[in-house]
Amino acid sequence: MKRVLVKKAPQYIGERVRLCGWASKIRDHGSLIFVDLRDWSGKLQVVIDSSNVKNIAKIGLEYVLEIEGVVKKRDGALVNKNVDLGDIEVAVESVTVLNESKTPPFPLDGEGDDIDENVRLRYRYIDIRRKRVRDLIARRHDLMMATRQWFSDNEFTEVQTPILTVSSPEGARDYLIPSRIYPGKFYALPQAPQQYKQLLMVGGVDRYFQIAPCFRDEDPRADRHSGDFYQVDVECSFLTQDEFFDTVEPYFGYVTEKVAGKKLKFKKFLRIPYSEVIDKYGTDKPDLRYDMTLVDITTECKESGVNIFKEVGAVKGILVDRKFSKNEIESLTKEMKLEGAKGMLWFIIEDGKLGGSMAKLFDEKIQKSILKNFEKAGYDVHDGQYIFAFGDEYTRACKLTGILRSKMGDLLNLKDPNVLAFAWIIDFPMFEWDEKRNKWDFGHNPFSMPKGGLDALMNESPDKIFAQQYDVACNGYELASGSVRNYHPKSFIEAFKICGYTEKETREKFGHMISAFEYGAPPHGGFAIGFDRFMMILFDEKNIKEVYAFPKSNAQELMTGAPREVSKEDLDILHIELKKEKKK
RNA sequence: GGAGUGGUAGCUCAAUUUGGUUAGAGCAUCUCACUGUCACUGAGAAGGUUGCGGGUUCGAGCCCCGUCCAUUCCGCCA
Repeated sequence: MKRVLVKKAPQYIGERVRLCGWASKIRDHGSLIFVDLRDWSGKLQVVIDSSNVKNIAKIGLEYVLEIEGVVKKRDGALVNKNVDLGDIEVAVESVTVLNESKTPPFPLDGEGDDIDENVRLRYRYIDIRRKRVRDLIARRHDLMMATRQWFSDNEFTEVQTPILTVSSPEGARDYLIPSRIYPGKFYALPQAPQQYKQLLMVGGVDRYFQIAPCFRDEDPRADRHSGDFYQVDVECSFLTQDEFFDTVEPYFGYVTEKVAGKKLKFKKFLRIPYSEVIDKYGTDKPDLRYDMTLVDITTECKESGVNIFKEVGAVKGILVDRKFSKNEIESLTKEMKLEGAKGMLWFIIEDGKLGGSMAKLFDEKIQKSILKNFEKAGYDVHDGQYIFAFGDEYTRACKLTGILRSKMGDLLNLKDPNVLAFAWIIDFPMFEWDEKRNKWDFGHNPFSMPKGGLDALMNESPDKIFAQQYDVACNGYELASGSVRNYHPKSFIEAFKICGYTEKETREKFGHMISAFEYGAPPHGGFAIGFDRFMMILFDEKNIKEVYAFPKSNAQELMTGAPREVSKEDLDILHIELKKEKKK
């Protein structure tokens, strides 16, 4: 008899079927046993009636079962409206235990959030049976399919680039792979296919994409997987920055609706310059699902004559439409001090004036001016609201207020999980002054074309030069990052010169890039989308590990135990001798 | 590398103002009963080196010091 998935059982009402899966719940009534049989497609109750089934073997939790029986509609009170397939069941005729199972180390019926993550990961093969994990694996497949479909439909060609490649001098720490054939030499795993995709452009591949594995030996974050992760890597020739935006923007809406069934806040992405996004949101990856923009009250604070504001570069505040107790304000202040704030200025609006501990130090005219600033920024100002503000060096004041803005977004439930708010962040500074090393450094991406090209590099002061570089910000995350590339040998070398590299040094590091550019490189640019991060946003997961089938915990894979020691014989083949480390 | 938080039964947690007798509970497990449950129910049982090491004390899960591990953040992430 052909095996059917439980999801398909409704098509076989009145017929005999064979179902295979795991016993996810057992309700034993002695001579009548109910088993919720789970397979990849879902769960279905099967009923083992001892008067119909002979030789019932012991059935334990997570035992692997093969059952044959008749699919039946349930009547009246027997219907369970709370579960999928609760209106049918299978009257079992025979049941075979294909395999037994030890008692699982944790329950599989919840979301798993309350279980120690490391226990889940050590037994990931069991955890995958959890509905949430199964669903994410299936949705990840959907996102991959939809991504390939969209890019393919839009004339992009997927090209696979090498995994064993060379160490790149800039950027993250590399994973190195020793060469057996060439003693003392090492491959590196790619941090991104950046250089290869640019060389593909030189090779005439007009539009490239790849769902590419990337490897970086850096410490993890909640939205940054340690070790390996995936990018949708994209590059196009002969497009300006704006043309590139118009070309790829529809992809995001397509998969957001098709794969997650969610909505876009902006049909056309906002385009916000870096300086503006810092000023208004205090971060270069703002959550634009809600407004609550930062308001400048520097002048007012300075005019108040309060000592602590005399030396600050800026005071930035937000207005929050909610009541706060003294305790809440105190604990918020504590939290913000942990983020590096010196303190938190707060006011309550009462009778059109400001109240709060410091309010008496601000005279009426200044208070009015502060409220006016908030009104001008688009706030609907009224009594009972609170203002929170931070004074510090300008960027720092913005960033601190931005952190509070994000906390308030959570507190006031302003982050609608069914909406995605995309924006291009543009006009990043090309260079940043490195205080420690007392020299200019690349602000972000050394391969970006500066606005104004070679001319700007030769004649402008480095701090005045903007890069043709952009991010996609979405719901508080940096979802993608890219640039129009610096494809002229001369301007490429000149950009590195500003950061203190001689032409000789630059040619040593990027010889293959520069010589490729000397053979007719087309103008090109692109970006890379954080595939796993996109999964997080689409399915409202707070930790990136959830969206991998086999995630790493702090660069360790807890099931297999990778990374592990290897035998001396293996090391000998690779011409490697280990240094003796003191610790561990 | 730095800071915050945490580590008690297989899992999730508790352990009382300031340290006090045998470290408790729910779920899971095991045994028995049960023909309509779907968080089945009822009766019973088993389950612990309180991360590890040291110290203070008559007495430590609790206080102190060290250490390990995890996690979040900073650094880092072209």
